[in-house]
Amino acid sequence: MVKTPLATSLTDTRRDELAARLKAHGLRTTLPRLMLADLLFAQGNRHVTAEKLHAEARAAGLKVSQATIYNTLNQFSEAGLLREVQVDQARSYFDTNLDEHHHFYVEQEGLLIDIPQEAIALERLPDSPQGFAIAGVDVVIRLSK
Amino acid sequence: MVKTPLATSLTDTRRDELAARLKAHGLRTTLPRLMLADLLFAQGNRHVTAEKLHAEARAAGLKVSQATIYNTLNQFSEAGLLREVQVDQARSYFDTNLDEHHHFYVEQEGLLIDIPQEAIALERLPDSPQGFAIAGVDVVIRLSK
DNA sequence: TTTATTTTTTAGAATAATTCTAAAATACCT
DNA sequence: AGGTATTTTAGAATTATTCTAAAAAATAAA
Repeated sequence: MVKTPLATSLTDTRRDELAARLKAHGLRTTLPRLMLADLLFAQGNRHVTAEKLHAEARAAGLKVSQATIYNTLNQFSEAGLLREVQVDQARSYFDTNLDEHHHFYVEQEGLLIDIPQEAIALERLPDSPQGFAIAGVDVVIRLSK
Repeated sequence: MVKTPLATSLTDTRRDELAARLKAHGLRTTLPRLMLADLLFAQGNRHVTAEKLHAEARAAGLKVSQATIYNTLNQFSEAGLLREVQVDQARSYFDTNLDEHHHFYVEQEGLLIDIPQEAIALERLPDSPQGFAIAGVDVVIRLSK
């Protein structure tokens, strides 16, 4: 009987690349992480919810549990491979674009679109309250039809 | 036996003011709505979560159910008496400040602070994608200690 | 005013996203 | 290969919020 591991859908170089990337961020190489990393990072910058990633994984033939999807998204975020975007209090979005940038958000469609940092000129910011430092500046431009 | 309705804690003028405000926004005058409106609008601009408002209401002696807190916050928002602010995907915040403005947010403390619109110079905005109109521009400056 | 009609409020169940638990599987180190 | 630490998993638990359908209150009609 021939063993056909799922990871076969990744070329050796691709697998090595991703494994190195995981290792560089302090994460062990596991099959679920490799496959999810491939889904997340293969297609340029993207935005996913846990639900969407889970559906993609299953569609790709990876039998991964919901808990693993959440664990992985959170670990990748903590490790700096992903960034969580706060645009909707009902759903978490994860962004593969790690550059400082902003977003268009179409609530009705759950659609997020990157805006490069330099496309918005934030000429003047207010002073932070005493004792606090700026951790980030997020601009969300909400769109409707 | 003397009847001591809770609404007694509101002066007649105050009650009339709030009732007029509710009516002007198409909302019936009910005791829960009057009392919650008083809590929300008595103290200048503020930011509340459902949980915080519920605690305040109970502390003020108003026995109001959780469902009514949620109903009221949502109705007030739809009616344009409140505005929902999206800073945390785990919790909904409601803002009594209806002017266009921005926010500081201290995640660790669940603290929201208004930034007047003119304190941030948004000199240049990107074009919206074809077929979409800008519904709002929200700037959130995330703070940490 | 009484009565009828509509809207609100309520307690508790239902829902939905996410996290937790503890056991089985896997990865890594020697 | 063998032993230990980390991951994955199914399913239960948690949390914020919404729903349900019945009782209460508000307005309208008589």
